[in-house]
Amino acid sequence: MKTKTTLAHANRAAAAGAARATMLDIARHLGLSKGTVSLALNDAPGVNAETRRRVKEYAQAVRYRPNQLARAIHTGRSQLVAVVLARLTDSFFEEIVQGIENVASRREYDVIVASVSGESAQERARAAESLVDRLIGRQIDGLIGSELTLPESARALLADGGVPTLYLGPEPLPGKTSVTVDHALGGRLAAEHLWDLGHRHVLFVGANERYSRLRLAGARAVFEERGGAAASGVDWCLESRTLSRGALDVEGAYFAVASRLHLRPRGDFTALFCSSDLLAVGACKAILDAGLSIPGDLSVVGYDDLRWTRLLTPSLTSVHQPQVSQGEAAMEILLARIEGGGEGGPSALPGSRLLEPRLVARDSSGPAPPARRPT
Amino acid sequence: MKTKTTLAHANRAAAAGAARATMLDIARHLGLSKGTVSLALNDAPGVNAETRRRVKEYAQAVRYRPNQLARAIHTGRSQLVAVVLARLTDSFFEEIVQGIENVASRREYDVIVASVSGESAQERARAAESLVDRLIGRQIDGLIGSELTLPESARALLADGGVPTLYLGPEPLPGKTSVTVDHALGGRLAAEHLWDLGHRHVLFVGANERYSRLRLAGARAVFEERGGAAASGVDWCLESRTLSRGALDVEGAYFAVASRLHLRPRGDFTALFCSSDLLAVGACKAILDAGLSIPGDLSVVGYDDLRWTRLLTPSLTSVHQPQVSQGEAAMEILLARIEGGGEGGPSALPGSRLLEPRLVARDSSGPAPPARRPT
DNA sequence: GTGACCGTTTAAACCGGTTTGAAGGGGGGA
DNA sequence: TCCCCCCTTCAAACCGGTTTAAACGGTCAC
Repeated sequence: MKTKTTLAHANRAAAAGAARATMLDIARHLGLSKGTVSLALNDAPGVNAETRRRVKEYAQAVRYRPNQLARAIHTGRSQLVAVVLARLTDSFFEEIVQGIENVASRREYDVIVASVSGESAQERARAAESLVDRLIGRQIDGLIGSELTLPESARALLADGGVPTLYLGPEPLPGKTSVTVDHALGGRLAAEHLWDLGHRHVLFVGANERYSRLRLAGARAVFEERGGAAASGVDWCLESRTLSRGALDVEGAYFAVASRLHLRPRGDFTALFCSSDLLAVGACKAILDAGLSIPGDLSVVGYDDLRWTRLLTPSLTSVHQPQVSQGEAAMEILLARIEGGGEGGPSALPGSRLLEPRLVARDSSGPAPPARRPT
Repeated sequence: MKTKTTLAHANRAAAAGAARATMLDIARHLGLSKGTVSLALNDAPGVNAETRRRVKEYAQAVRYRPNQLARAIHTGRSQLVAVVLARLTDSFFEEIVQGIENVASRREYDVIVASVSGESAQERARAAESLVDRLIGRQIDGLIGSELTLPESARALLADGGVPTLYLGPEPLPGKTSVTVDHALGGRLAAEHLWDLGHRHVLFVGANERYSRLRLAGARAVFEERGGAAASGVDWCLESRTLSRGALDVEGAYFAVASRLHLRPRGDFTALFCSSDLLAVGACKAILDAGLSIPGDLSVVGYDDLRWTRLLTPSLTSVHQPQVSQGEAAMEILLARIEGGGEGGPSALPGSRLLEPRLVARDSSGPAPPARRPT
């Protein structure tokens, strides 16, 4: 223990050539007191202009940098926020992080990223708890997390640790400030696009989870409004058990759609609305392998608008989620909560934001083929 | 100023229900001194077992969490490392970060991510400097950055700040510990793969920058070794001015390859080796648009093996870079440097690591077509 | 009975800042 | 000349930990 820290000190000093200058060093060199130096450097009133100049000049000369840790311990604010997600490599989480970082750096905050992994749910829960413990110990000023990643226990820790927290999830949480993408609207946009192209029967490809249910509901609503109560033209296709996570989505969709295409009669849908671009990729492969053409025989609309799906052949029509904006909005709200009082109760809290997705039409969707007899 | 911090304190206290318990609180409640509590909680010797038990029990009861800031200010170690990259959303940087995070969390370190952006190089340099200043002020224990992102000025700041730093770049830095992927080997692997398929003339698609030059050199070496000095079968195609960054890579490659294909005679290459998957995507589009088939007429090999390129049609043969491993290795080395003495000079430093890429053969590469006359 | 020694606990210094109440010095007004 | 006030600076307390020298109470040996 003792030797360890001693060594560490020695290392740093050795590496730096000399120990980093502190306020006391400056004060001694100029024949001032620590307090005066602090006042001078922080542009606090009540310091002689000439003194201030000398202090700043010397500070500059010795490359003085205030120790944020020491400052933070006093003010109680670390200017650190944490972002906790399931896996960092989840395609669009990186964009959210980028958005958060954009805003944070502008305001001189730094961003800690952490992920929670583990085989079982229980394992992940314990990992999340110990992570949150560590972050609270670091005195983070706030946290942005995905609703699904942080189990109830970890959220409780955050709450009683008094850490302002913002959760990203499928839907706004009642009574809490949140930043959400309007997934029902996303479903509507996809459905309207397909309806306008003449499609009257659409196969929905998605797992039975919250995001997909919202998108499906939005799509169904459009068809009901326009087609009357008679025919709701959107079918449910995949069940959650069919799908697992990540790259497997592609395979899950492939097999689900392939088997559906081989049904006789296969149904009269002329388009597919997939709840993610990965699912759409699998679906497209299945369609092409079945000897059908896109969008000649079947149109496909994806969801997420991942950066690379425009590069597929055919390029994928998709519902774009403004992920960078989501990150930026989340950080802005979090900062408002951290800095902006808020002691006046919920009324003082900044409003939630519901972001609008938009449809990006590309080559995978086209006019519905002329009516054909079910095969 | 005054009212601000006062408010902040009030907020936090209000949000938390009560202020967070400190060592002093525990000490007072148990009729002990602060020092004893510290000793007890840290399992330091010289504390009565019963006392220790009582302290720990009460600490548990009030959810005591040591303030890492206060601890760090004394030990001089923050258990924080920073990762500084150009843009977070750069496809494989996320994997590097994931690797870093994997190792860090295991060792109870946290990771700050930051990016440097700006229009002009000068702007980016200033951004990088102020970022590094802030990070040094935070007493980060180490930093991992990309060579290209941090300008010389920022690196100098880090060096004289005594922050152990590891740079990721195209080649090992002489005299410094580094973690690098062997890009020349990557080029070799691609070239060997194509050679073995019967290709004798390959068009290299890449900008004139360090990574590409290494890959090209590796590829050329293979053809020279196998074909003799007579014919070096790898052509250089794109100049750096042709290409800009990011998604534009795709277009740049598209136009460069398209114009090359329209040349008469167009040359007798039967395969393309692209210095990135994005370039490969553009190249493929150009080839298909020219009415040629892949790999029937031309084979294409990419580089990076981005997660989604296997989903393209045809799925892309590519050189895989072990990015997660690179991140893990970088963090391990950095930790060794931070914790493991090292005062004994360079001999004590952990060794550099050169990671091996591997070729992933997919559908975009196939046997060379029978010899044809130049058109 | 006294001194040495042990295990345990305390008080205080320290880390590097911020903040504040008080003190010192100079100038102006009465 | 004296007093008051303002401007400037200082010394000290504080934040929440770690670390150490010293104190304390008790046991044991001589």
